[in-house]
Amino acid sequence: MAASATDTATSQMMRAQLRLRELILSGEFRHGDRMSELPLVERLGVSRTPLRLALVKLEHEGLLQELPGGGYAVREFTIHDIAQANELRGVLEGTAARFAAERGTPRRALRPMQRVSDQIAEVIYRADYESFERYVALNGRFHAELVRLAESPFLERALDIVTCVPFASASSFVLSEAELPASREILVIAHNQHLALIDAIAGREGARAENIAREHARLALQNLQIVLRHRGVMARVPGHSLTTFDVDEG
Amino acid sequence: MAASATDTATSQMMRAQLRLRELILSGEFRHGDRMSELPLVERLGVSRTPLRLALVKLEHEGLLQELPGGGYAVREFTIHDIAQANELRGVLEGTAARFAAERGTPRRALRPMQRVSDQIAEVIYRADYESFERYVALNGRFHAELVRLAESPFLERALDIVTCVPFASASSFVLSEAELPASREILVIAHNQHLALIDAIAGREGARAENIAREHARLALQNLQIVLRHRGVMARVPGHSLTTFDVDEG
DNA sequence: CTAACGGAGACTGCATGCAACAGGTGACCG
DNA sequence: CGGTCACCTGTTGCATGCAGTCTCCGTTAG
Repeated sequence: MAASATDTATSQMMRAQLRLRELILSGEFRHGDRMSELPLVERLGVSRTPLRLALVKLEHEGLLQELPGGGYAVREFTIHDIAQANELRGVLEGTAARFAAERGTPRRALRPMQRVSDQIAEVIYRADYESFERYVALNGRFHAELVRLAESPFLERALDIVTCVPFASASSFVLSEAELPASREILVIAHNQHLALIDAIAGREGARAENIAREHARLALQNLQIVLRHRGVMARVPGHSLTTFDVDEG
Repeated sequence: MAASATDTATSQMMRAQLRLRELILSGEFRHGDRMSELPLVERLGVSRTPLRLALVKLEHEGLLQELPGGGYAVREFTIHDIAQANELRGVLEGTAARFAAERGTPRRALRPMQRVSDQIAEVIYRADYESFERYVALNGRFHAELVRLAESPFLERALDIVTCVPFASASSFVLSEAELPASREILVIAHNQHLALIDAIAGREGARAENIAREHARLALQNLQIVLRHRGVMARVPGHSLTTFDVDEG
């Protein structure tokens, strides 16, 4: 109960939403499973009312889908969905970068982003697992900073929808790759793109910033390809159980 | 109560959501107004439980914002928000067009879109109000068709968030412009862009399709500039009361 | 042996009661 | 006369009871 997401001082609905999302992505349920309320009430320790609100929110996020007869079920994610969600993330983050560049974000406002980037530079050359964890956190901060610079609440909202899709968030696979050889190279490439992104925004090069961010997002798909070849690693990726990778048909 | 959105045979929550959105956009509330539940219960004829669910959904959509002390208030939309939401719509519809083009959408699948476009061609040269109404409906169908072609549920979801912003939807101002001289020209331009869009998708020209759709969305912003110079017209645009057009500062 | 019908169980959607919290107002004290 | 404290009202968040509906299984008739 220390560093968990189960922080009190928040509403029951929030607790239910966070915990339920965590449960779903951790593979506790199979896709298509009905999310019956009463079992969840027992499990999450909240009443039906806030649980129901959380279900509505998760449905809106796209993790759940409404059933015809009422109620919700865990949504299924095909490789096609994931690819498009990830591409969409690139589009949105690219737009954020373009907005920031076109507005003429002053150097001063770019300082936090630069600082995160510097910290990333320190960890990508270490091979220990702790450094990977630290990278994930820093990478998340970098992307959050990018969205903040766009100053567009709707963009932020749209990104919320996309990034909760399993495998489509910024650093989905990094942790799982800690043991794979290709991982460090990818981190180096990603860091280089971060630097280019900062440079483009500072130079008010909107189109360049947009394209860099798009390409940057596609790294996650490259990672997916890599991880798919190592099923053992795959099993530890959050949300893997929600996906159907029918690669044989393609 | 005949052709209203208050169709029964749907859940109370749906009814509350639709009716409430309608109320908000019709200017029934000022931005910043607290959406107290009990008065709304009386007004909408639904109980607190489904009303509350509708509030959560509308907050997620962005029409409402959470208050620090709990509860919700009508969100305010600045000209800045609207411009960015509209630009974002262009980005997303552009992505939809690109997806459709890159996938190689067959001619046959483009047929419905083509048909809508043909119907639009018939109405844009008439000046009566009924034709404008018909145009709005057809234009909506055209854009819905475009999103359908993308076959990306998350893209659809992201667009839902953007298009519910007042003035950022595809044909926000058309009806209000029925009486303005510039209106017909804009319809002609829009129709031409529709044709180009179909051509680009059919020819698998992804980048072209994306750029056309982006520019196409910017027409709505041009419309906003025009309408802003005619306050009398402005007052009849749905959602106008939620906005603050402090143009003097810019 | 199969198919259809009836009943029971479960689940959801909805309504309402209760408690806690915030905000505002009035009275009292300095 | 001003400031502060206490009370009161309004509102939200939560819990739970109730009714409608859907499904599944068992039984019975053909």
